[in-house]
Amino acid sequence: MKTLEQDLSAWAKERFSAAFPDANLDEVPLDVVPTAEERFGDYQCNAAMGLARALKRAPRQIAETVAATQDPHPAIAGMEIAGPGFLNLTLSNKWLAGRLQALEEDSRLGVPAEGDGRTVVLDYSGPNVAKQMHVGHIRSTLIGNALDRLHRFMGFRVLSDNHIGDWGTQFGLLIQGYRHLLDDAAFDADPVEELERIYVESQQRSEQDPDWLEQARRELVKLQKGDEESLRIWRRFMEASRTENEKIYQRLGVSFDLQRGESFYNDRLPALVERLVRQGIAEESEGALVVNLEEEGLGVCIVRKRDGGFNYATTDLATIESRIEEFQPDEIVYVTDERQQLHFRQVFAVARRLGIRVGLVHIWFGPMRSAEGTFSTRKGNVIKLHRLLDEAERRALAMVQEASPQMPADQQKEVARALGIGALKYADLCQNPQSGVNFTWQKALALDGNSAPYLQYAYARIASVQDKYRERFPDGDLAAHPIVLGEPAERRLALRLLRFPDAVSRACRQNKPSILADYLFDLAQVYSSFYQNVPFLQAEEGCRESRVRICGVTARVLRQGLDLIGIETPSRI
RNA sequence: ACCCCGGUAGCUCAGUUGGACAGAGCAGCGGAUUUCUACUCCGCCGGUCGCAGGUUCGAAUCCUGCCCGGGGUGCCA
Repeated sequence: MKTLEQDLSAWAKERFSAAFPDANLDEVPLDVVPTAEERFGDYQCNAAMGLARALKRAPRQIAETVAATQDPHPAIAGMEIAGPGFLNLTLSNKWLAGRLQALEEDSRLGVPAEGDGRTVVLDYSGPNVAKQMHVGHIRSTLIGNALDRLHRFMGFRVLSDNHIGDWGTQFGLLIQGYRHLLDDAAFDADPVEELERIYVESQQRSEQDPDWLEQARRELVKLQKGDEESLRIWRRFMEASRTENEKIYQRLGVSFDLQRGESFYNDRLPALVERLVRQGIAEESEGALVVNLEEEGLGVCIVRKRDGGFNYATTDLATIESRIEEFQPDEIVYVTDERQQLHFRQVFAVARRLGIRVGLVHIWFGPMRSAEGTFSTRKGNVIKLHRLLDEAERRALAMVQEASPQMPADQQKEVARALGIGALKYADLCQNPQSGVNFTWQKALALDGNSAPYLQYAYARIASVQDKYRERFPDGDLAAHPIVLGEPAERRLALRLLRFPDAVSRACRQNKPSILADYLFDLAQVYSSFYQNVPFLQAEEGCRESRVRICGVTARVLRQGLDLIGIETPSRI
């Protein structure tokens, strides 16, 4: 099923081609888009202005040629040329109502399955072992998970992979610290908290005490050589972290198909580097093995360090190869912060030289900052993720208790969980991923205005309307009455609902959950206005059923849309 | 020094890839409820789109230069 924009755009393109058969129209955008303002109609096509030069004709004249067409699209009730050559389209109420009913009948709410079974590996979240998840991890996790949900819904075969940082130089310091600084009781009580403490202390000590540093190096070498005792300790770290992270993921409603750490690819590294050398891709420089990417303006990419160790570029290349062998993806998508842009550009460039043809995409997002600047463990201003979630739920609970004092306590808690976590997620996802986030508690946990609870509230009101309808009109038969669009607010709402497929499709194509969030907020606003100003349960039979049906479609769109960005919709608030 | 982002209302941000007089939320001010959940709705106030040029029918959007902020730039990830 085509989206409404696609449908109208295809029509426009066909009309322009028919009117100007000799012109090359491939270069010019002929899209039909929603109008900037209601008074210009419902949809508009701006192609005439763009074509004026190529066709050497006045834009208004070009627009007229199309407007005068004898076979208008069945949706179009009126066409008008405005300004320099805008072609403004007004759609027929009857057609809109029919289309809305088609959306209502469709389990996918009109969203095309553009993924068409293609496979995408989605790499996101990726916390480090032995460190607690903090605000710095939230963006990759939330944006990644939203893209995960969007792609699945769009018909892609998605393999989400949590590429955990479970290998690297920090383990020397950690094991050294574990052997000498561990407080057993503290470790039993909260293993990751204790590991984090050990790590910080061990690192501080290594900066002042060369012997300590040297011992840590030896611990790292032992681990890398596969020493059983070292591996045993390492596995304890892994398990503790995994248990701790799992709690967070569960609270966030995030799950992965795979959770493979960097260590999973260790065995592949020597052979990969050997191949890079043999194929003349990598060369020796200052004792290390590097791939020179100066030509592409990407500097050099180190694939083996002077000490013989491998680094993350190597691991990422091996990971790509492994994923290709196992899953034959069409695309591999990484969701990380902006600081890794150069890294991924280098890795992708080296992959190309290795003959890897799979689509490689780095979706990066801006940094999370606090009022004092960046969050960092050194400054001691990091906000632990579990604390952030607790706080979100706590604030939401206060709100629910005030608004619904009659609600049973356990339900209040459950609703508060959905609202609090939803608010937190939405605060992040409603923003363009690429802009940075200045973290404030107030913004992260906002419960009014452009926030998840506003959308959830709109949903809950509809659920209530539907209950009341069944209660008051037990014999009412919604299907027996067609959707009719009369009131302006009603028509406006219908137009918004019909944009849902375009919003989902665009959000997925552009890897921007914010596009969908933005759409949903707009929809909720239009609905709230409708709700406030148009009576429905008090309306006459027929009109009443039509409006309750429109409410029903709105509820489904809100629910589906919010689900696609990982936000729950309780039916009572 | 070079590279990548960003700079839009008092604050936080959109702006469908070049379209109509620049849009939301919050904050501020003023209204609306014997009614389907007021966590709502309606209205008002508020902008030299960092600055200066350029491209064209048309620029917040593209190009050049400059200013400010963030990030990155060979052995951390």
